[in-house]
Amino acid sequence: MTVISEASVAPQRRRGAALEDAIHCAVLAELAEVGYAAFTIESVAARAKTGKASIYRRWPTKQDLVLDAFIARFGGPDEIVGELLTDTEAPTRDLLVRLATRICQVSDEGAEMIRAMACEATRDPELAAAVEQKVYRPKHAAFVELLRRGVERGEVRPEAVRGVYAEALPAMLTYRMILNNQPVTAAEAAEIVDCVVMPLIATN
Amino acid sequence: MTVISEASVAPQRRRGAALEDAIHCAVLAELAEVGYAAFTIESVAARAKTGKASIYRRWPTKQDLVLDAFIARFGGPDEIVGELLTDTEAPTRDLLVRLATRICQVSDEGAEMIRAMACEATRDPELAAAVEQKVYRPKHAAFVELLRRGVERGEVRPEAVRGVYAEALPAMLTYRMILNNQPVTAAEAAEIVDCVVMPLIATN
DNA sequence: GTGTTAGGGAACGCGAACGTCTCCTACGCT
DNA sequence: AGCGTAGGAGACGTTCGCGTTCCCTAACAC
Repeated sequence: MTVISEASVAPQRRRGAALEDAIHCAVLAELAEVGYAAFTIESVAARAKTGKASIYRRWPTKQDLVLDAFIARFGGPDEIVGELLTDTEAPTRDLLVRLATRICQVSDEGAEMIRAMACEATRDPELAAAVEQKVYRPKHAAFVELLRRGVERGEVRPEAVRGVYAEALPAMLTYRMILNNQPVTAAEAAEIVDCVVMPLIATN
Repeated sequence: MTVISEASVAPQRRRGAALEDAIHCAVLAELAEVGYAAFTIESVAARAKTGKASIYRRWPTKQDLVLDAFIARFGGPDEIVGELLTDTEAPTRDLLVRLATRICQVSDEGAEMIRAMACEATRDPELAAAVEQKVYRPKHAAFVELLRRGVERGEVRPEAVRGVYAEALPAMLTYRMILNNQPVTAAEAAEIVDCVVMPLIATN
C-alpha cells in the first residue's frame, strides 16, 4: 500500500496568471492539433490539466477564450510598433525586413488562430471589432508610420504613404502562410521586401 | 376533404443533377449563414429539402461535400484561363483588371468556403492537394501565362515572370476579402492593378 | 402500365460536448 | 496554525448531430 511519493516541490495546483498562461498554451496547442471546428473546452481543460469549471469561470464562450488567448500571445500594439519606432537609425528596408520577420513568426505560430478568427469574425461583430482594433490597426498604423519616417529620410516617395502600399507586405505573407498554408523562409520574406515592397515605395 | 391540387408541373421530387445543384446551393447558403464550425449535414438536408440519406449516398464526409460544392461552383481551370487566353488583343493591364474582377467575385461569393478550406486543409492533405490542384494552380498558371504574353508584346519586363509577381494580385485581394472580411470595390481592385501590379511588372 | 430506381422523411441508438454542480484539497494570506 | 478562496477532478442530465435504417412513393425506362 505504500505509494512512494516523491518530494516534488513544483506547485501541483496553479492559480491566477500561471493557470491562465497554461490555458492559453493549451488553447494554442489544441487549435493547432485539431482545428477550430473540432475544438472543445473539455479538451483544453484536459490538456491544461485543469477543470472545465476553471475555464468557464473566466470565459463564457469559446470565442472569448480563443480571442483572449490570441491577444495574450500576439496582441498589444506595443510589441511591434514599439520595436520599430525605437530604432531611428536603420534604413527603411531593414525595418521592413524585421517587420516581415515578425509577421512570419506570428502567422506561423498563430496560423490556426488567425484562420479561426477570420471564420468567426464574419458572424461575430464584437470579435471582428476586437481583432480589427488589437491586431489589424496597430500593424497597419506601424506600417504607415514607418513609411512616413522613410519619407522624412528621403528613402520613400511621399505618394507611397497610402493604405495600398502598407497592405502589400502583410498581404503577400499571409496569403501564403494563412490561406495556402505554405511556409515562408526568411529569404522569401526578404525577397518580397526587395522585389515588391521596396520598388513600390522607394524614391526614384 | 377536397384538397384542391393545382396542376403544378414542376417536379416535387428532384433527382440527379438537379438535386445535386440544390444541395450545392444549400451548402453555400449554410456556410455563409452559420459558418463551417456550426455546419451540419442535417441543416444542409433540411435547407435543400431533401433527406440526409441522399447526401450521405453521395458524399461520405463533410469535407467531401464542401469541397465538391466549391469545385462545382468555382472550380474548373477553364473558366478563368480560357477567358483570358482567348483574348489576345487586350493590353495586359485590362486583362489583369478582368482577372481581379473574377477573383473578387469568387472571393465574395465563396468567402466562407475558402476560409473553411484554409482551416481544414491544414489537417487534410487530400483536401489541400485538391484545392491546390483545382484552384490555386490554375489561377497561378493563368497569371504566369498572362505575364509571359505581356513580355512577348513588350508590355512586361522579362524578369517579372516570377511567382512573387503572380501572387501579388490575388494576395492583396484575398487579404482584404478573406482574411479581413472587407469588401473590395471595382475601383479598389483597379487601384491595386494600377498602383501595385503594373508598376512592378511594366517595362521601364 | 409495370417494374426499377432513387428521393423524402423520419425514427433510431450512439457518442460527444455541453454547462452545471459537488466534493475535496492545495494554496496563500494573516 | 488556521481560514477562506480557488483549483482539480469528475459525475450529472441534456442536447445535438452523427450515420444507419426503414417505409413509402414519385420519377423515369421500357
